[in-house]
Amino acid sequence: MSDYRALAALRHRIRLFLSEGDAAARREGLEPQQYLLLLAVRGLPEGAKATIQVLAQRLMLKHNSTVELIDRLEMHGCLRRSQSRQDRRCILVKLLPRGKQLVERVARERLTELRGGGEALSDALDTLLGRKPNSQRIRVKKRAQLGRTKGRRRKS
Amino acid sequence: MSDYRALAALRHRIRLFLSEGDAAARREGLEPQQYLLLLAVRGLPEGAKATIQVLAQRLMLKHNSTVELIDRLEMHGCLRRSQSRQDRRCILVKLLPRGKQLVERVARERLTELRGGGEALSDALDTLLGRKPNSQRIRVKKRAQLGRTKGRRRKS
DNA sequence: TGATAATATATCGCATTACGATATAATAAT
DNA sequence: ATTATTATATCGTAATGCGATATATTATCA
Repeated sequence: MSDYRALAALRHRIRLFLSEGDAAARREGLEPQQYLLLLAVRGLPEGAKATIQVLAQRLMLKHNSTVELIDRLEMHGCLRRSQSRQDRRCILVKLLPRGKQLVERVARERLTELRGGGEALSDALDTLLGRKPNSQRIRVKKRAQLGRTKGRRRKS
Repeated sequence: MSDYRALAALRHRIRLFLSEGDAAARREGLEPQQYLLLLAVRGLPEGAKATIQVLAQRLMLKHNSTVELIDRLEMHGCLRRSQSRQDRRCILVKLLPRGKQLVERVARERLTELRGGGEALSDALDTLLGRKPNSQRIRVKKRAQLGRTKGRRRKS
């Protein structure tokens, strides 16, 4: 089958996955990118400082785009800037209660949705990469159907 | 570990993956979204008509955003509109040589890059989903963990 | 030390992107 | 024929993202 078709299908999956996240953010009144920036702050790796340039790198943005994103979030009362004392060039971004609440609300919503879209996306990727056509949840080969060792498909 | 951190790490991977694609498109003189629309046309599923609304659905966009995207691509000589004869409401989008060449060039570039970023992304997804951390292929054992979904980075 | 380079953030202008609201034309349904 | 639905288009507005440029702070080195 056409590589173009496979690439297009993968992009479709990715968009599907991302637009679910966008929708979740908007439902809580956050613009998609603003949610991502808040999430980047909230979920920063252990020990990392939330400077603008660290955030720019996490979001794969130019620093000035990040500055502007933070401008908007600050205006909306989601976070505040403060100057680092170790290096007075650096700005440290800190979530305000409002921002923290919003990002946590969206993230929680997102985590529950994740299973369906995430699995489909991962499979699409693996297919395109020529890995296991469907990276099965477990290696089933042997004792295939013994109850459900791990079949958590859906909560309900 | 914090779910927020895992979600943020996944987003970082996705952005990394996507921004490689954006960069490839720009290298050929295409805006990222314009590349995606061309790709959607080029890689449409068998038998599907390239109408605006089909494309909107593939790109997960509102129809009017798609109209505008196509406006720009038409201005740049990448494609042309034509009216369907079966249903004169529908617009059929057709790639012009220029558009076809551009999308194929980017896609080709992209396919070769895909392996590294794609695998890391797929693994990050699987990790977050609690699937196999690394969906093993034929040979297992080797690298148990190849995405550094955690672990230290950056020198502060 | 002073001059220069590198780093971190900010600002400006501009194009792209995306949306909601609304309009128009063609087809479908009643 | 009237009405509803579908497919595009247009308008106004906001968010996003970039390059170019500016400024302040820290680092380097001559």
